[in-house]
Amino acid sequence: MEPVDHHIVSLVQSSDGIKRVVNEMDFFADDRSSKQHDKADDDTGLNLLTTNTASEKSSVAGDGITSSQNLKEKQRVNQLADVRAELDRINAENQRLKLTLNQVNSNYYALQMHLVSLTQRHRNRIAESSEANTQMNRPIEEKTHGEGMAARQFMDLVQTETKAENDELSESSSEDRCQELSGSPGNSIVESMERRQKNNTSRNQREDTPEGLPHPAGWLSNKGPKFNTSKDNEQAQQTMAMIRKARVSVRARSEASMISDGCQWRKYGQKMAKGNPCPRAYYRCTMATGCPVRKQVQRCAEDRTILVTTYEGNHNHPLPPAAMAMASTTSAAASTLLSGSMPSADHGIMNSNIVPKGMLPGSPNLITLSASAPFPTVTLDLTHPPNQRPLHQLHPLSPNWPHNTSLPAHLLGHPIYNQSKLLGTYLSSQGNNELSVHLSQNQMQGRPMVDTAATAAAITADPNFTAALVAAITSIIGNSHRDNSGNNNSTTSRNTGDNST
DNA sequence: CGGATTTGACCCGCGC
DNA sequence: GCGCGGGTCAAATCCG
Repeated sequence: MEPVDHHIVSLVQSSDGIKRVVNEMDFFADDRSSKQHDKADDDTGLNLLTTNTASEKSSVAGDGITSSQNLKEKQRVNQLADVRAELDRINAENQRLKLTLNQVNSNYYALQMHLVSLTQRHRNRIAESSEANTQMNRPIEEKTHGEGMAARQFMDLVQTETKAENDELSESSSEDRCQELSGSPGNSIVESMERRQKNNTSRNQREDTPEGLPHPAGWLSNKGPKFNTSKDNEQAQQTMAMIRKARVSVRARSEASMISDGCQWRKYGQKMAKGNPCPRAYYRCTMATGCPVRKQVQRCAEDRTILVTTYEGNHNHPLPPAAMAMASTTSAAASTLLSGSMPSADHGIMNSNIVPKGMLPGSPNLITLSASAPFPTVTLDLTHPPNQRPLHQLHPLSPNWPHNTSLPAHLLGHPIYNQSKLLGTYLSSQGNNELSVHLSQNQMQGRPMVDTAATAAAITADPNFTAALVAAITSIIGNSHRDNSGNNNSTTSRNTGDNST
């Protein structure tokens, strides 16, 4: 009954004088209006009644043009208030749905990454068992190639490590396993080796004593091949350095000084890098004491809106859900470089650019091979919106698609696993250390990247990403293998590395 | 006051 | 051997 009473009062007031009615209409003009707005919002019955009795008002209070106009304006204001209230409600609901969606996406991709990691480990185990058989027949020929032997040793180390973790029998890796299972899928190989390496090299490197040198043979003695010569040790040290230095670089557009990836970072340095007026910042993960993960953040010299974040190392602690997707993506890429992907001939030692930048038709920057990168690096470029990406030009069905028949169709359907395998294939065949792949980015078009974790996970699950990766890698393999005795085994990762000379 | 950031110094690898 | 550049350390400083 209160709305009705209020409405009657309003009518009486409207007939009393203009001023009173104007005050009621002036909802948003000043501070006073807010209270009245609240009153109108709180009392929705009033609005409904007002609307319903509009004709009544015009007939009952139709003793003047002014009051009639006032009533109409009041009616419009009420409707406006209704619309605004509805808009607010919808916006709030929209935000809530967005949050829910992000959360679901994050959880979904984290689970997907974990599944991919487990699948890859399963494959590694299978490959390792077959590798063990072939390895029995191989040592003599490998001794004829020093560099190849080092790479072979590296592969053996990786696989041995993988086996140890998979079998869950190694005492020394129990901690690694635990940590991996608790939060860092896909990291096991790099993580465990890196921590062992770090124990030997973190501070001793500066002391420059024989004891300070890493001792790969020491912890390898029980698992991997023996390093009997100083040359072997040196090669093993180089290999270990590469393991430690494997990197994943993410290029993303962001106005912020650092993209949010779910982890906590502490800045420990900043340097002016040559060739870039923007300083490079060095961060270290502080989510756990002793976490070896570091990252470098630097703006692109050509485009200051692009933020280049380079991750190095693997977390030794459980990750929050927000960080899981990003960490899984980057570590999957990093482990791709190292698990079954190391080239045998030059195993990452940079030589000439086999495939120069921009070699792919219609995709000038799809593939970047850098001879300057001192460490194995995978660069994920998240800066290209879908309408600018060269992806469609390399779609498997397009005329530019290289080696159509060499790639099974199912390879395009699996997001990470195949990316990893194909990356491994490519790197094995090329011996190049840096591969830059421009990814599709449906989700992030037209806005700065803030939630990189979710985005990275999303794009890696994007079939277009897979297609781009497959296209790029297959193209490279196809081009290089024309000069490489036609041994094009592009869908198997480890054997390709063995085949190179 | 404790943690984070800044910044100059130092170390190390690499090329000449 | 020397210089250069990248990476890291650690004291000083800032900030909540």
